[in-house]
Amino acid sequence: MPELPEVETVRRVLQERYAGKTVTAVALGKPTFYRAPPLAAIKILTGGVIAAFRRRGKYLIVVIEGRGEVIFHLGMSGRITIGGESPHVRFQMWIGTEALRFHDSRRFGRVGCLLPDLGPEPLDTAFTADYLWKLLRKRTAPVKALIMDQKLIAGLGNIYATEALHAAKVRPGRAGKSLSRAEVEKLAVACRDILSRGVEAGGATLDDEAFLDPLGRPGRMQMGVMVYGREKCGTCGGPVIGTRKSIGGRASAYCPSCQL
DNA sequence: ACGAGTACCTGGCAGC
DNA sequence: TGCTGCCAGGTACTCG
Repeated sequence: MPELPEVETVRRVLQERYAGKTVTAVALGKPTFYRAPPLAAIKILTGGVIAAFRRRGKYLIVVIEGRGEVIFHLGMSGRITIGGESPHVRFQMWIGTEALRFHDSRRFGRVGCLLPDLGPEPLDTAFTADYLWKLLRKRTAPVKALIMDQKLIAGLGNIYATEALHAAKVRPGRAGKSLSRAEVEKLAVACRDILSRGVEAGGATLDDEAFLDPLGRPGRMQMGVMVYGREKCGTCGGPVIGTRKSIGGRASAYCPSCQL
C-alpha cells in the first residue's frame, strides 16, 4: 500500500514529466466511487497549468497555477498510471495526449481539495527525538498505533512503522510511555532512516501489495524489509511473531528475539 | 484528550 | 469446481 516513499516515488515521476503542462480534460470514474463528486477539484484542474506535484505525508498534491491545489490519497490499493485500462478508474486527467489515471480497486482513495491535519514528517527538521519523546511520554496506546497516527507523524503506514520499530528494537505493542529516552532516540532515527531508504529505493513492491510507479516500475525497498510479511527475521533468522488485528485493529509483526 | 472499536470496500484465498 | 466468508489496509467516524 502506498506510504510516504511510494507516494514520493509517484510524485517524482509526475513532476518530471508533467510540471508546466496543461490539464486539457478531466473525467470522473463511476459515480459509485464517490459519496459526493469532487466538483471543486474538477474546476481547479480543468484547463489549468500544473505548477508542481507536491506531497504531504501520504497525500499527493497537484498545484495549479493561480487556482489552488487538488489532493489525492491513494488509500491502500490506489495506483497512478499513464494510460492503462482497468475497471477501477476513480479519476483521470489528460495532459496533452496522455491520460493520467487513478485506479482504486478497493475504493479507499480520495480526491478533494482539503488536506487534513498532519503531524511533521520523519524527514522534516521538525521531527526530532525530542518531539517524539514529548509525543510518547504520557501515552498508554501502543507505540505502533501512535507512530501510524497521521495527526502525530505523517507518512508511516503498516510496513514502515513495523520496520522502524524493528530497527529500533522495540516491540509494537509497547505503551508509548514505556519507551526509555534512549529507545525513543533510536526510534526517531529509525523512522527517518527507514523512510529515506524507502524513497531512495523507489518504494516497496511486496508480493501481495504490488506497488508500481506510474511508468510500471517496481520499487526495491522490499529487499530491505526485515520483519513485515516475513516468517524469519532478516536480522537474526529467528521466527517472526505475527498477530492479526491486535494493535489499532491492524495486523502486526515483530521479532521477539531482536525487539524488547 | 485519549483509546478503543467499527464502517468503508473488494480482490484473494482458505476451507468446505 | 464452486461457494462462503474472512481478511488486508488507511481514514473518519462514534462511543465511553
